[in-house]
Amino acid sequence: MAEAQSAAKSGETLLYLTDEQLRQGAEAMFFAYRGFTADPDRILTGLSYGRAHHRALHFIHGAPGTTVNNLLNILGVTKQSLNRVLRTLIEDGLVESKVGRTDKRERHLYLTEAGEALERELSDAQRARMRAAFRQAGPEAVAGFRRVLEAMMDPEMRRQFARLREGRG
Amino acid sequence: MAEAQSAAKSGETLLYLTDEQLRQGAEAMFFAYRGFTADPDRILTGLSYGRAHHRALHFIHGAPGTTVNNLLNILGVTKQSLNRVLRTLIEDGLVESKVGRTDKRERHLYLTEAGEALERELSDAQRARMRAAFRQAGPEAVAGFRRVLEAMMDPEMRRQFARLREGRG
DNA sequence: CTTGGAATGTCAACAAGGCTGACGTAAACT
DNA sequence: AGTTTACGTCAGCCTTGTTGACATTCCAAG
Repeated sequence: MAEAQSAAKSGETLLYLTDEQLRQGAEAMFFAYRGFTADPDRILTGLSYGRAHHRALHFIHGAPGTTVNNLLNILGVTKQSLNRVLRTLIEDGLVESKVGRTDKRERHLYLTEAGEALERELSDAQRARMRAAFRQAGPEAVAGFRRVLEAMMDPEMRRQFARLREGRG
Repeated sequence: MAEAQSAAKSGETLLYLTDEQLRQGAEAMFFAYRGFTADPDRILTGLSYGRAHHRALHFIHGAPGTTVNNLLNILGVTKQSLNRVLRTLIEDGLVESKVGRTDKRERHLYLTEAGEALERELSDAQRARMRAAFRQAGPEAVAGFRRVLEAMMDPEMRRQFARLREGRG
């Protein structure tokens, strides 16, 4: 049985993908994701924070003034789940929540100085590893990496991703 | 603007990586991993199983007869955590645990017929998405994807990964 | 041969962080 | 005025990670 073949974009790009190749891809994804989160996780343990806090800080940093609802869509969790995390961050003075001017139902979220500091610490740790990996693999590999990751997202998430990318140039 | 330039593999590999590029890489990783696990997760909800069960089934399938300790090293969790998952799988007749012949302390793990069936179902779902992503991105992108992921792993995990790959050809 | 430690695996209890459901409040919309 | 939207919160559940205590088995030193 011819398992996987396609003519891709141009011409006859036949692409045979064995189950074994796909298994290896899946395992690579698993191990790499562990590495990807390992450094910030290490920093967070002992601060009574977890990966969920990192994610919130990351996306608030990237889109200051975003609303709770917006963050919910990006993170793909329930508001109860997000709220627990957000509450502790606000209590600890890392995140500020401002009532919306035009729509007073909305809360706009911003990082405080302390929040920015922690976000930077976490992201720096994560970026150091990514930078090393990108350098080691080379620019063409990085382009391929990005292409595959985008193709692997849910379409909805791909739109979110594109929107975030545009929003920051 | 030439953001990332290099002389590729040989020679002067100059590679400028802005923080913004690295942020995008991190976000791509986050969204893609969600997509990567979405399909098997959907199957598992309602079966009182979770992602941890999938991982156990996956690696037992790939290395039949492996010991609990071995699995521990691959999965990177505590033995207590793994044991809970393993116990339910054994109770439900998906995994068989045989006392070691030479060393009776060890338990060798095998998938039963039912275990193989569920593993196949989960992996098929995951592979379908990966296959689509790989096809869409093209073979060169896939090669780059693999290179970056390997570079992103902890060295210890990279060794594990290589060992698994060899073990299956 | 015995004994003490190391290795392997099991049981119990707890915490983080997902989830659903229900409810309340304030603001906006129609 | 009534409905919908955005947000917060309480209560309770599940999965899956953690540490601590314990049983069994093996092995090596005395």
